[in-house]
Amino acid sequence: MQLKDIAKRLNISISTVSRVINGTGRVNKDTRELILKTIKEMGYQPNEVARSLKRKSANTIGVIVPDISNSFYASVIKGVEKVAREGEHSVIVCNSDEDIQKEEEYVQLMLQKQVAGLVIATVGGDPQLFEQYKSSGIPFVFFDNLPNTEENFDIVTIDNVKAGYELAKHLVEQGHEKLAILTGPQHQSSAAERLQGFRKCLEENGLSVRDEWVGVGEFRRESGYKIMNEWLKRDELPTAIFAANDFLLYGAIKAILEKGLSIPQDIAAVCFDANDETGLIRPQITSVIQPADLIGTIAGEIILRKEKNKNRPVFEKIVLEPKLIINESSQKRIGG
Amino acid sequence: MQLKDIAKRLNISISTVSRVINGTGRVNKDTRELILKTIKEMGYQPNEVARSLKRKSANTIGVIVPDISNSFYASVIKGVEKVAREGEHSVIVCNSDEDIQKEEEYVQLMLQKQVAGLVIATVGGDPQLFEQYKSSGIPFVFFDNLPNTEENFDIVTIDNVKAGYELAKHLVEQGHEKLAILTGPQHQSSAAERLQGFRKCLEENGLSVRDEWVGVGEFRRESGYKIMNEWLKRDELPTAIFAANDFLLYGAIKAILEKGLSIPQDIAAVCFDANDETGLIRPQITSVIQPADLIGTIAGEIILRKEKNKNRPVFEKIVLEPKLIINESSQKRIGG
DNA sequence: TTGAAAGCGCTAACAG
DNA sequence: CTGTTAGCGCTTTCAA
Repeated sequence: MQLKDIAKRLNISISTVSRVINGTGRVNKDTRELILKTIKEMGYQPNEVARSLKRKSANTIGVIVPDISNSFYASVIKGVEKVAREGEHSVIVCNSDEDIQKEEEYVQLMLQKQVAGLVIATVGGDPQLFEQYKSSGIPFVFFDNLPNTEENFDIVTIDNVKAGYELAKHLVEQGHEKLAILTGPQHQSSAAERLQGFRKCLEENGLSVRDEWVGVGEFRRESGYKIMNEWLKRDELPTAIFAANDFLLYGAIKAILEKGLSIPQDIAAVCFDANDETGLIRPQITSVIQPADLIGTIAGEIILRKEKNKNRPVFEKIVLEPKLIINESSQKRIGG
Repeated sequence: MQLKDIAKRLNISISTVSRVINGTGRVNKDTRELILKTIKEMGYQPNEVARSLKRKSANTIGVIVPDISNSFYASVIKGVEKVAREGEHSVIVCNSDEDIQKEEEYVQLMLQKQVAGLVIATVGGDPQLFEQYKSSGIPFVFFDNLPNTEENFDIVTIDNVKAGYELAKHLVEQGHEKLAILTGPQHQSSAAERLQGFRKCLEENGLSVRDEWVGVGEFRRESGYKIMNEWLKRDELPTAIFAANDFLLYGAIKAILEKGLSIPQDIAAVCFDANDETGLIRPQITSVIQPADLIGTIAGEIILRKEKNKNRPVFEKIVLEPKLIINESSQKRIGG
């Protein structure tokens, strides 16, 4: 079923049919209606691939995230999808699985598919990578992890240093002096900046950041579990832990509970992104919550806008305010 | 950057270049290497849209789920993506948001985009809808909810009646006689069949299914919360509740806890799909766990296979075994 | 207001 | 082994 068929049926040219479908140019009112009717009757659906080829854009927004199972990323995707839908675009989603190799491949794939733009939480750190992304000529909007490069890109993020600072400050205010941190790969800005905020806070409060309590792993449960277990083997334990994302903390908590210790009585805990969709996570986690849906929405909007404006070389860095949700996992210890 | 450019640079025809890129036909070894080298140098990327137009397929698998935030669906998507990647396909993901209207729109969109096939957890119930899907001519693989139609489709599912039966049986074996059920829209097969299994079990065990304890809502937390609150207002309470999915149960548990009751001491609880990614959900839920990743994998494979075999009219109904995970939420009451 | 025709970037006969 | 050519289904000049 294509233009040709309905044109033939009506004994008119395909360009006229095309015109009424696209609402471009003037078409006689009667023929327009006849065409519309026939289209409906025959159930014609335009071939988007052909359109895209002609248009040189696939009306599609690409999204690449490290882990679609993480509800933070799922919410971002939903946000992108919402604006995409409104703008008559669709969304291709890819999971990089925290693997820079896969990320690169998927970026290539998306480019080949002529996406209008890419929303990406990169896991890469090599500036060359971003130059390559840049040279593609289509808009890349970064969130979560920012590109390590001098090139200009659009960015939608929170202030991770500040948020890390605030989160650590909360622990300090609860009277904690022995703090440990679990964070992710240091070439990922979110991991590095959250650590930086943590450091800054401790230093300003006359506390020392103890190297043996700076645990650098991956943003996964297994990683948090492993690092925490190392710490638990030692004589001296921190009184509070700070995790750069939820999965790291969940792993750490597992280790803590297995050891027979409890939260927050023995060890208090806070983290980023612990957005409890179930409402049943115990202990309830004190956490910095990013406005995930909004991040996706804004990122999507930037891409649609740039597409309309022929990719004008204007770059925005949008900094959103996260929320600090205080919960039982960091409650002050009664007594000492 | 296109075929033309590299052909021009080398003073050869574009078809030769095309041949080496696709590895089709015989090409002189030296020219092949020269071409490969030049492609790399110039950083040529084939235009997938043009290829797709020619090929009449976009090498893409479409996936439509009701809610990408639900970890069950997220895992299915991951499964599809894995096989898609291996088969050099990509995945377009859409959220129907449990809205049949959106689902239809997205199906149309996917068809227009010439996807190779569609993996879908439909939320629709009208047979006409499925005839329409059928007439598209591309393979639809259903999971989770099955199409309400006589038409043949590929299906990857668990036996929901049986699983519902087993889950209810577990409660009965724990000594429960006053059972309530929370389920989803009855035009969705998963909701209806799980209820059916529940009924069958109670009847076989000489227990009555009390209409006032059959709560039909949507597969959302709010729905479970609302229905449970109604029940909690009455004098007589069930001693156990059975929910057709995790979100329904999470909502119900919220209501129960707010009322000052506890699980499983006052009310035991079981459900489908409570796959705890965090490991911190309390109480830990007794649940039927579907092999989500495998569902996605198999569904993706079916589509790739059909694409290869020119959509041979062979339809498979694949029934997978779920796991019943027994946890504290359904523990036997000590005493009475 | 309409139609003819060029062309989007690529693949695949077909001919040489 | 290589080049020419005809489309894939659509949009969009340009003429009529």
